[in-house]
Amino acid sequence: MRSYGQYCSVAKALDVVGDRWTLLIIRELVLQGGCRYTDLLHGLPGIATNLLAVRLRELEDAGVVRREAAPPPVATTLFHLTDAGLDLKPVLLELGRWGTRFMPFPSGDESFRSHWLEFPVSNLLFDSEPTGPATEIEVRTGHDVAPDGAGPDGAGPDGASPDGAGPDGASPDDGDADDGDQVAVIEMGGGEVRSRVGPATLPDLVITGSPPVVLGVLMHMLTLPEARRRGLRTTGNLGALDRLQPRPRVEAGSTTPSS
Amino acid sequence: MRSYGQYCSVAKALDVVGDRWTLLIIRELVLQGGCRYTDLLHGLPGIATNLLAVRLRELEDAGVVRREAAPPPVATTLFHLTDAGLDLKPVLLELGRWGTRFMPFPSGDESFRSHWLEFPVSNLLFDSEPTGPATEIEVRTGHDVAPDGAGPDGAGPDGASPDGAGPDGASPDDGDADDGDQVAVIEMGGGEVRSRVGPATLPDLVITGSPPVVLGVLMHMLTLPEARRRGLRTTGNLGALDRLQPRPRVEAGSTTPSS
DNA sequence: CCGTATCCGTGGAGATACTG
DNA sequence: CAGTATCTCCACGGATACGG
Repeated sequence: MRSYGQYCSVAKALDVVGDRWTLLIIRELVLQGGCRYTDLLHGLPGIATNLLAVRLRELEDAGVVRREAAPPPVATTLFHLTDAGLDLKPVLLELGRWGTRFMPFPSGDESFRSHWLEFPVSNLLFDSEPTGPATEIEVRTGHDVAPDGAGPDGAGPDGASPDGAGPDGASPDDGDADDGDQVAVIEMGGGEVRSRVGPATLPDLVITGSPPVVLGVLMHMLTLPEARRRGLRTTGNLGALDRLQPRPRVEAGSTTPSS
Repeated sequence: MRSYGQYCSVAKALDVVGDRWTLLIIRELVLQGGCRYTDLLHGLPGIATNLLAVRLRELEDAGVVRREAAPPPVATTLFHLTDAGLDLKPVLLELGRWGTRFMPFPSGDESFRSHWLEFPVSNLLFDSEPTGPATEIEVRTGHDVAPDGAGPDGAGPDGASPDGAGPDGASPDDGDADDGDQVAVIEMGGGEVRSRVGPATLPDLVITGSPPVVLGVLMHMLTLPEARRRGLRTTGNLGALDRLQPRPRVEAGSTTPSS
């Protein structure tokens, strides 16, 4: 990136990570840890492969990314964040917090990867019942945000929702050519809220819908009836949703430290 | 900016503020409050005027910036941040904190504006003697970072010149073509550390030097003798410097709340 | 199959001149 | 003072071809 030529720490930071795609590459490495080149491509839908290669080299030169020759079994190179790279996590968290305000308004033609849930879940939610039993919510979404907000309904017509009004059938490419819907799990227990990719072993609740609807419900930006109207389907104990609550902003750094 | 097309809050945020210059424009508005167009141009050395106009319009459309017709006395338009824009301050603080690691290595051809001091000073320092008397440090720097790190005074080869250039008065008078050196004040008192642009009324200490040297001393990244070797000049009570201490990182948000 | 390099069309970035 | 207009050129995005 062309340097801003300003002796200011914000400008200096942007000289390194202000380029297009750069912070999203770092997002992937923060969320996923060591990544193969192809993992990054998959987690960054829309990026051109040459750009990814160029950015990785630039970040390596800047000391943000480390390239590691993988051990024999995998025999491929893995990309890791250096300590300096990991220090960017607070930047991503603040950006994500700020960007959440735009989530209720998807453009209708956006990609989604279930591991992106980790940011809003662990950064913006907390367990309002920290001493309660360990609980799992399985989340099923499609790979893309459907224009009309319909979720990936391949699920059976059962579920807690009164059928009818909800998912008006025509999800654009239901017969996906790719590997089908994405599954992630939100785990509550011990006062923590985490998320991970993959199916739950014994989910207390399964929610299925388009990414905006699912996220809207999780973040309490959408009421359940409203979400159902937009295609949400649920199976299991809805109390798990109430346990998740939006976390109030923790002020830190900008003002006076408390003595 | 071309949207990333990803349903992720970080990507959404970058859709709005990820463009080149955008976050620096917001930096100016955070630091200076309401700005005239020309104030912004001056605080953003290197930006093209058309880009500034375009960005301001985009930010206005995004609801980050508000354009206000000024009252009769000034009769000009002022640019303000909206509440959504002010919410970006934590992002800037984290970026600035991360970028601080690059400050010891100026490229040697960079612009400097004294109001940029506010970020490192209020975000990264604290008053180790909060009950002490109110104290002012006057900071004098040039507009640019000299390649060799010499101060704005034309750099007499000696170090700690006991010469008569006192706090009150004689502008260092380098042969600068522009409006002379910049003066800012760092104020300690009541447990707070702040900075503002302009001369001090009764400074306890005056430090003069190039921006990297001055910042190096303030942040304790440079020892005093080392700083003097690089052109720092001081007049007054050096104890004021010891009162300023780097603030340890306040963890917030990324991990479990401390219950 | 994974990672990189090359080619090309488009659009944004940057410098400058100009206007209400 | 507050922008707009115009021009050039590089960077980006996209496709595709190449090397391990």
